Amino acid sequence: MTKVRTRFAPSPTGSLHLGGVRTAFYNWLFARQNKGTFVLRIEDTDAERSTEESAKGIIESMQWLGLNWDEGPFFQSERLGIYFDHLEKLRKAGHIYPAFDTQEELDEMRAIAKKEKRNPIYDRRALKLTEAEIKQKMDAGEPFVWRFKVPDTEYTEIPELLMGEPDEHKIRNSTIGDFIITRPGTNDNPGMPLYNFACVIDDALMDITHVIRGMEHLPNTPKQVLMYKALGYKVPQFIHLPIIMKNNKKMSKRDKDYDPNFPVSILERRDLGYLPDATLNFIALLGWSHPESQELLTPFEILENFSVDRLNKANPNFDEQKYMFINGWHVKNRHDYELVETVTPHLEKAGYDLSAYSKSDLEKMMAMEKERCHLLSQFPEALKFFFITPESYEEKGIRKSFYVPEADFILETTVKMISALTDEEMNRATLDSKLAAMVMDLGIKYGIVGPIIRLAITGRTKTPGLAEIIEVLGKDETVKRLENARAFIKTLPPLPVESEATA
RNA sequence: GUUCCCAUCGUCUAGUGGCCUAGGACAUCGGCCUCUCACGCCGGUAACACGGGUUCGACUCCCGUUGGGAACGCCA
Repeated sequence: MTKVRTRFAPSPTGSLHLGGVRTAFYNWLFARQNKGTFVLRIEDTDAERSTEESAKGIIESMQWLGLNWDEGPFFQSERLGIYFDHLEKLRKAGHIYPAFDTQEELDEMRAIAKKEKRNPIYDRRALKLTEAEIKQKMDAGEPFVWRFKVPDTEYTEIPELLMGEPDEHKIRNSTIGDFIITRPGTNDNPGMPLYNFACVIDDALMDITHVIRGMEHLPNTPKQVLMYKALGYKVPQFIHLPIIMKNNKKMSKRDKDYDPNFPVSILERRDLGYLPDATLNFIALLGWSHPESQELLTPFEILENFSVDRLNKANPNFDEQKYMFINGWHVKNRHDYELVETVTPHLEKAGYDLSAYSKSDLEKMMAMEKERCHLLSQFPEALKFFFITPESYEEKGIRKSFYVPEADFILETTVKMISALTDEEMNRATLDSKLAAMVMDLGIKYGIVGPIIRLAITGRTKTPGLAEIIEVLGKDETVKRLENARAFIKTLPPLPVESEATA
């Protein structure tokens, strides 16, 4: 049994998007699981659209996701000699022929085909050219492309593992048409190889055993199989994955209702605070399911359980809410110290000064908020009150808590209690019991006291627990804020009558 | 239009002829927990596209209809 070899072969014409991540991940999984080899190849034969920046972005994305490759990255632009050698081989064997048709002529042919409700396949007019005619045109420097002569055998069989009939997929050759394998060029200045050509040569030469890619490539596959055969190479197994949709449409950044809050670019997702493990977890579930129906998985658990026969054939829809939920789960299950590292850039980006807090303080903040934040980018807002002393208070909270007649007295009592604490007592557990005892003494319900203190020290009505906050905030800052709030309450105008009326 | 692919709750899915009165997850709606929020826990609503076969028996197999998707590039 030959060793499994898979590859991910993106074109560097933009950022790696979520659909590409799925393809890359499945290839990676399949290789890793079979103790095989995973190859990264950059398909940059389209000089017009390919950019170095995109290639870098793709590599960065793969690294960020942890999808490590064993060979590559190979760049097709550096392998042109190989393709031209193969072109020569095909030419000598009579598998290809030059075509001098202009773009306009081809457009016209397609228009006619459409009008006649036919599949627009090439009519082989260039095949009628005599040797002499061809030579004359070539010598004159007329640009031409190379077309592959599709054999007249009735069917081409695709070894497809997922789609269609089990293990077999037949396409009628009459529906294929002689496809172009190079861009236009002349004898002196040959045209660049095209996808269906370069891809086959590379997959063959790189000994790829399983080609796992999106369904949109299924119609290319018979052409490629024909190419393998013409070249005398072994045809690999194909696995065509269903296309990831969004609102039942192909997910794309060219989409009309594309929402920048939900980017398709994986690097943009990263900047928004999505975690690589969560991304892989969510993406894996788009078309694959765990044998025991578990859904919250680490990459390792996915690897342990992945199998091609649990792949789904129908196009899945990309569900942002589930992605967010899964991300939240992964955030929640990260160690606080890891979170400090990944969240710190987000806090700095928000302009916060972290110097007032120790590493352990920051870890405590993570512990406080990680069950609330589904995205890393939500931490700055959630943690804002630790870095910025509140200058105003939530309107709703003021009405509900600061207008309580005992509010000032409660805050005063709290100030006294906190001030009397030793440094050793400034910990969560002690603060908890001290607060409870104070509430008991006050004889007022915690449900009233708590919100008043909360609002005073954070300016908000919804936060983590009071003891945790005070512990991290420290004695001085807490007291300062409590006094601020007392001063604020004194400036409060009498409760407007209308608020009663509107209630 | 042509060729190809697909079809279970709103969404992702389990299901490979009897275990299905169709299971789980997200979302949603109730409730519990609680100093708030969140987390967590408990519970509810919600699906086999339709029509024919095959079979003792069909969500599962076959055919058709309908619906959805992809490709039809001198892009990949």
